[in-house]
Amino acid sequence: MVRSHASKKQQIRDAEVTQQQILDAAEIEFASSGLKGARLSAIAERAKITTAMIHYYFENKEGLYKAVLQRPLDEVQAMVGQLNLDHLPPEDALKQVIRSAIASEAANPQRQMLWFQEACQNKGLYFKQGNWWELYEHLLKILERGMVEGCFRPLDPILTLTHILGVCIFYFSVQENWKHLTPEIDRLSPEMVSKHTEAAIDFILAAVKKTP
Amino acid sequence: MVRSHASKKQQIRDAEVTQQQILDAAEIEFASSGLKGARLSAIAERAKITTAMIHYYFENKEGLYKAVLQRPLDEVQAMVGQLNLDHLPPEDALKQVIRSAIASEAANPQRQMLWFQEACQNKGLYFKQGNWWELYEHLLKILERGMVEGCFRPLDPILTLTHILGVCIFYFSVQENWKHLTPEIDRLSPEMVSKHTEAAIDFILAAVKKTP
DNA sequence: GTCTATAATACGATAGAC
DNA sequence: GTCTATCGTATTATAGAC
Repeated sequence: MVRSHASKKQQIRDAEVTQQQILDAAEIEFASSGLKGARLSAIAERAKITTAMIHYYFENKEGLYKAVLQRPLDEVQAMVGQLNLDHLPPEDALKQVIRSAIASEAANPQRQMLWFQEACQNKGLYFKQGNWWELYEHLLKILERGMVEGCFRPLDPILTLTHILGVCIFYFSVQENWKHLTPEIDRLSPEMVSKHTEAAIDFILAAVKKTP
Repeated sequence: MVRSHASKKQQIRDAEVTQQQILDAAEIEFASSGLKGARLSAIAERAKITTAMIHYYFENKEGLYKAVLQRPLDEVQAMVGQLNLDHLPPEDALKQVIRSAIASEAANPQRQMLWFQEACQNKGLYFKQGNWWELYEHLLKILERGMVEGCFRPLDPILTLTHILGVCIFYFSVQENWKHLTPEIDRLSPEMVSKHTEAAIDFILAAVKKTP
């Protein structure tokens, strides 16, 4: 990673660093405004470069958008791979999924907005192109395994997976609106996220566990 | 409601009808694209009027946006008022809330997107101005009453309300993305919505009911 | 690899005829 | 009450200097 000396006016030249700065800034802008609403000028300003650099690295707005969507998918897949969910009892695997999902949302609250924007504005066109199927199947299998082994009660796996992720993620979706209902609660503070995590585990496990 | 005769070129003149057409079209456009991403030209085209009419009735883009956000709030409040939730046992009241929330989302799938856009793009600025507190309190009271009466187990009411609505609504939020994972499932079809409703009631009640 | 300057278009908003 | 025509600015994208 070689970088030339900085001139008086120009930034330090480092293609990789510049690209990351652009991607970071773009993720925030696309998450809040979506593909149509995003402004390249806003991204450039945040990344401390010019709009010309965006076109140099990513050709155009849409190219940048696609690149932004790719990163979260890669990271989620890497994380799930490390969890070794298949070697845990279904109940423990489910708890891990809940913890990871919430921790991931808390660490990057803008990412779920990114996917919602992709859903609303773009009808999931680029979501479709990412390889989410593998992850989706992986999570379904935990539920199915739990039902077979008898620790979970009989449930529709697809609906139940939706409901479980709803419990974990909806909390973050509504935070920007609901914070005005209860200004004294900071839903993104570590304490509140921790309470949400424990309450979510409690709620979901009670919902799916077979009662003796 | 008087309407003059239609000229060759112009629309039938009826202020109320025109305003509703604009509001309907704007709701769809703002839901999918948010305040920044929405295009007045797209709204005008869908409403079959010109952008000049939008300015005539709503002054500017922001005025139209505020008017669009007001309508769902009014409707939700009217619906909840009719349910008479306070006179039902907590468990039945909760079931009614679940049914109504899901039915309402299913009837207007774009409305939750509207609030989501308000959250991410506008940081809930106009959400704040609507009177949502009353509804929020109303729902919290159902949970608190259920705990006092002993049919629900001890829970954090605020978190639990978030989790409950997450189960109901997340289903619709992800539909535009997840439909690409399971193209054979139409999540907005009456059959699937009905399955979702029953599964959600089952899931939530199991999560909150006190086990004897 | 980064910038400045600028072209080309898109968009919100207004004026004025009907 | 509705439209057409148009103004001013914002925005994407490109050309070319360094």
